Formats: sequence, C-alpha cells, structure tokens
Amino acid sequence: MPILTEPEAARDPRVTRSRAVILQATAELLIEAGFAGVTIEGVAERAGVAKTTIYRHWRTRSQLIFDAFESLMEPSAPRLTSGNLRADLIYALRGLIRGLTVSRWAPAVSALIEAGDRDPEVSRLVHDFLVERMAPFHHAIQEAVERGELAKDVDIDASLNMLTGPIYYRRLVSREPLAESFAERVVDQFLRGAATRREEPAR
Amino acid sequence: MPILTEPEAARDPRVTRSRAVILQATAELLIEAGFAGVTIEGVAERAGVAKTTIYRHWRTRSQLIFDAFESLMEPSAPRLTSGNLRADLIYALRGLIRGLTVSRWAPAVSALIEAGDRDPEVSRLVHDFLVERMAPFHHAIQEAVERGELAKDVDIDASLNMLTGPIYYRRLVSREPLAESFAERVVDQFLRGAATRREEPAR
DNA sequence: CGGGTTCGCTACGATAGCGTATCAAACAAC
DNA sequence: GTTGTTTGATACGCTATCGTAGCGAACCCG
Repeated sequence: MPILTEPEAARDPRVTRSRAVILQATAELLIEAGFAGVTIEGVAERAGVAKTTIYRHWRTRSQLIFDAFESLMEPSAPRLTSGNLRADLIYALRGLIRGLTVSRWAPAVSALIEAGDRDPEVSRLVHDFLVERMAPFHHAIQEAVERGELAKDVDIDASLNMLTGPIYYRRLVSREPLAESFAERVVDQFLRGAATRREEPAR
Repeated sequence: MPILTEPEAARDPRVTRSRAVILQATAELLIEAGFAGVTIEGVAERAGVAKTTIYRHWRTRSQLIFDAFESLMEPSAPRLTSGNLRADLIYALRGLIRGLTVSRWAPAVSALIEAGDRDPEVSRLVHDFLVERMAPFHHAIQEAVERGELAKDVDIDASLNMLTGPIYYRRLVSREPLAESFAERVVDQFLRGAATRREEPAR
C-alpha cells in the first residue's frame, strides 16, 4: 500500500509525474471555476489521469486543493533595504499588486477567500501566505521607525492595514482597475496624511 | 400563467407568504453554506415549500440569490453632517464595520465576493451595494474639502480606498478581530499621516 | 530480465440536484 | 358559494459526482 501524500522522496518518476499533472490541473480548475468547481472527476479528465490515481495520492479534496495552491506560489521577492521608506513601501506594494493581478494564482484569490471561510485548512494556508507577504511591509516600517523616519508610536498594525487594505479592496470588492501606479498614490497618502497642515511653516 | 418576479402588487397573500419564506430560507442558506450551498431543493426543504413553488416565482438560482440578498439589506443610515471631518468619517466607518461584522448579511459577505467573480448579475448587485455604502465617505470628504479641512488636490479615490480598504481587509483577508474602535485608528492615521513632520515647529 | 509498483480503464451502486409534469386540495376574491 | 389561482405532493428522467473495486498493462528498479 502506498504512503499517501508523502512530502519528500517520490522516487518513482511515475509518481512524480502524476502528482505534477494532477496539481497542475487542479490549479487550473481552481482558477477557472473556484473552490466549488474543483471536482475529482474534473481534475482527472483535465490531467489525463484516472480518478483512482488521484485517490491514491490524496485523501481529500481539501488536501488536493491545498497542495495545488501551494504549488502555485512563487518564492517571495528578495528583501529590499534601500534606506528610504517611501521607496521600500512602493516596491513592496507593487509586488503585492502584481501578485493580485498578473500572477499565476491571481485568478484564484477570490475563490480562496471564500474557501477560507468554510475550510479551516485552507484558512490556515491563506493566513500563512499572508504573513509571508506582509513581512516586507513590517520590515520597512520597523526600519523607518529606527531611522526616525516614522514616529515611535506609529500604529504598525493599522499602518499595514492601510497600505495593503486598499489594494485588496480594489481587487476583491470594488473591482476597479488596479495598476501598479496605484502603489504610489497609496504610499503618498499614507505618509502625508490627508489633513491640511495648520502648522504650515511661513510661506 | 403567473407573471414571474413581479416587483409590486402581489395581491394574493399566498404569493406574498411564499415569496417571504423562500427568500428567508435562501438567505439563511447563503449565509451558512455560501453561494454554492444554495440549492433549490435545499431552499424548498428549509422553507417548507414545494420545489415547484420556487420555480413558479424565480427563473434562475442567480435571481433567487440576488433577491434574497437584496432582502437582507437594511436601508442605509441617515446622512450625518456634523461639520467635523473626523467625526463624520468615524461615524461612517463604524457603520461599515457593523455592517461587515454583526449585520444580518455579514456572514454572506465572503460568499458574495466569490459569487461576484463568477456571476455578472451578482457582481452588479455587489457594485450597486458598494456605491451606496460609499456615499457617506464621499460626502464627508467633499464637504471637508469645501470647508478647507482637506487640501483641494486630495486624492479622493485613494482616500476612500484607504479608509474602507483596511476594514474589508481585516474582514475578508486577514480575519483579525474587527472592533468598532478600529475606526478611530484608521481615521486618525488617515488624517495625520505616518511620517514624522520635518517642519516640526520649534519645541 | 524479473519482481514489485503504479498506472489506466471500466464498472459499480449511491447520492444529490436539476427542471418538468400532473393533479387534487386549499384558498382568495368577488 | 362559485370560480380561478396557488400550492403541496409526488413522480419522472437526466446528469454529475462520489468513493471503491478489480484487473491487466506499462513501467521502474535493481
């Protein structure tokens, strides 16, 4: 009896191949039809693989979807430390925007949000993914505080939300166009604030 | 042959009743099981109604879900014009937070986001809903600009996104706790900006 | 090249949902 | 009270999907 979903060392190339085409097909279906659109039979057909082969390697649909999504993720971009907060934030936000619009997994984002609502396993996956994606922002802000570019009492939590929130909002909720240039508008608004300065220095 | 989905004047009380219990059951299912979890048979069973009765009143599942969601919405809060931007924004944001966390339709939000990705009818509904919910923010900012409380060249679009984005982000994406007090943190951050002032007046 | 693994294929019974048809009973409206 | 509408019940055929079983063929590994 084969060991299911072994993490490493699938020595037999047939196994390796099967897993790959199945994950690929699952990802495609996930993107095209959402969480509910992923069926074992659909995956089997698209992968050109027998249903039984899928059941041999994954116990549940959730596990399969989980693995498929994981396989879609690219390693995060290398850390940037330019010493300039504005530049760092814009760089990170641009990466996020790309991730949500043109990356391979971009079309699956909505499906994952909903899936996270119903499947705790998926929810955990999404969470881990987010933490990783948030790291550059956290890092940039922390460094800026150390440099004195940001006030020590800055609300980091709210700041992170205010930087990334608008991006997700456009992507998920309002569905307005989301170009990379939006990054600058958000960052500038974030840094400057909206209120006109009353303590404006002399003209 | 009955006229389907007539908007007004369902004179026969049997019709009125049927429509009500069906919409109620649909809404409950939508909340509990998401878009994909709404089935005609499921609705019929929960509503204590024959399947045929549903088909008599709605042509498609989308239409039914559409109407059910519409029936969940409360009329928006009366407009507030306090003359103080901060207060207006906090008030509006608190309303949004309540809507996304404790309202009747709150549990269905994720499902709707995903449904909007796949069903243009639902997408339009979500859009209309959003526009209505955004109005108070738009209004508050516009008035503040007129009062000179905000700079004339303020990026209204980005501002709206930066105010509401963080809320939706917490609700949909990060799933961190979302209390009404978060409204103040967002608004203050928004108004003040994060950067320490270099033009700080003399100590 | 031989033993053990993995695969594809086919078939199976079970479940769930679809959308339609029919018809008698309940009921509103006048 | 009679009439016309609305409903509930039931049944139907159809499709999709589930998860499992059995088996021979292909294939990897040593």
